[in-house]
Amino acid sequence: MTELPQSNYELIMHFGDMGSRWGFNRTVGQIFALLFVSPEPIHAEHIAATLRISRSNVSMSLKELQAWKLIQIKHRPQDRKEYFAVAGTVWIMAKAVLEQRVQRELAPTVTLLKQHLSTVEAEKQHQSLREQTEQLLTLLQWVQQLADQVQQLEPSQIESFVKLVRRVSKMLAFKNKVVFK
Amino acid sequence: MTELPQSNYELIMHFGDMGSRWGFNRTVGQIFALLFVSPEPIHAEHIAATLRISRSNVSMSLKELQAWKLIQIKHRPQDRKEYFAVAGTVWIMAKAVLEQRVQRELAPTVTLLKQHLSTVEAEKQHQSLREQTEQLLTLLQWVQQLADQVQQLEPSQIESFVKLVRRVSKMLAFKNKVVFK
DNA sequence: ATAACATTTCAAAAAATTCTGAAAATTCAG
DNA sequence: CTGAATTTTCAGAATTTTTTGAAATGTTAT
Repeated sequence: MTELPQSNYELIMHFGDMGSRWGFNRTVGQIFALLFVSPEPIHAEHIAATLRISRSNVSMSLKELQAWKLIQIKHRPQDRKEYFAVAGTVWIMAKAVLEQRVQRELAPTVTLLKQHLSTVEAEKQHQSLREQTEQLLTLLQWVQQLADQVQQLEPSQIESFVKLVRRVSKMLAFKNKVVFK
Repeated sequence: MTELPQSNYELIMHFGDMGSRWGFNRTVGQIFALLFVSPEPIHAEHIAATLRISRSNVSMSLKELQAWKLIQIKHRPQDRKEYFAVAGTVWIMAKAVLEQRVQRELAPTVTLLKQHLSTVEAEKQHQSLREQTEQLLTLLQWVQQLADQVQQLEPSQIESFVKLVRRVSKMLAFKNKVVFK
């Protein structure tokens, strides 16, 4: 129940270490990685034993992963336990992460900046602060919109999307050269 | 030296609260926000007094903001102190954040996954794990590339870029409908 | 070189976050 | 309904991260 190939172990520890940079904690990262490398859905006891963490920690971390929509619960006939597996393909999970992060990292600030700009009369601030604040808000909203667009894509379309953006970007770079050089 | 308009105060506290979600800590977020709303460059003592934090904390946090390339040091004639201001326009700072976050959040995992895939012989893993791992690596590298493209853009081009991506995305959504419905 | 001013370092304190164990709640077969 | 199996909750313990104060280091005018 506890034997893990060395290569998987490294991956799991890495996801644990990166966890906090990705917006969750060590255990959540490790559990996600464990589910990622597991060929079959596994249950909470199994996770606790493999990662040597408490059953209660597993319970809370699984809740967190569910909030991120990164895992799904599976049931087996004749078995009361809940088994867990990653939520789907890499692309499905990536979309979930994107959605959550926009929600957690951008949305609150967008709300605040909107409110800020509508509350504070323009005359009370120096010109450039107001302009910079408006630019920041605009930029954050653009990112939100881009994220929304990306969410719409089907798995089969991501590659085309990446390539098209690459072309768009090249085009703009070229325009730039022609105009300014 | 310590009086702050209420609206700026709210903004600063918000940036403090969001700090940890953005990859730095409360103080770093607050200092950045303070510099953002300050019409003039300010010095470390001023920051400490305004935010009521220790001088040493200010020193370390300013170092951190410099590592993020989010601030710049200004000098005044006849004055030994260092004055600080945000690094430039919103777009310049956004590019700095994007660069840092790709570096901190994606690069280490890309390295690990590459190494993982080249080390572990294909036969030793179940087929689908290898495929999923490859997909994850590919996706992370796409994000890196997109970030690189975006970094190249001049301020004047961002809006065109956003609009073009919007069109690209709409186009793909339409293709999808035609093919599958 | 010195002294006054300024910044940085770092060990330890404070604060925040994560983890645990015990108890409570839930689920479901009989 | 009972009780065994399983999951969840949550107060306090453990750990990690952040902040501080004191000392060290660095800088510049005289």
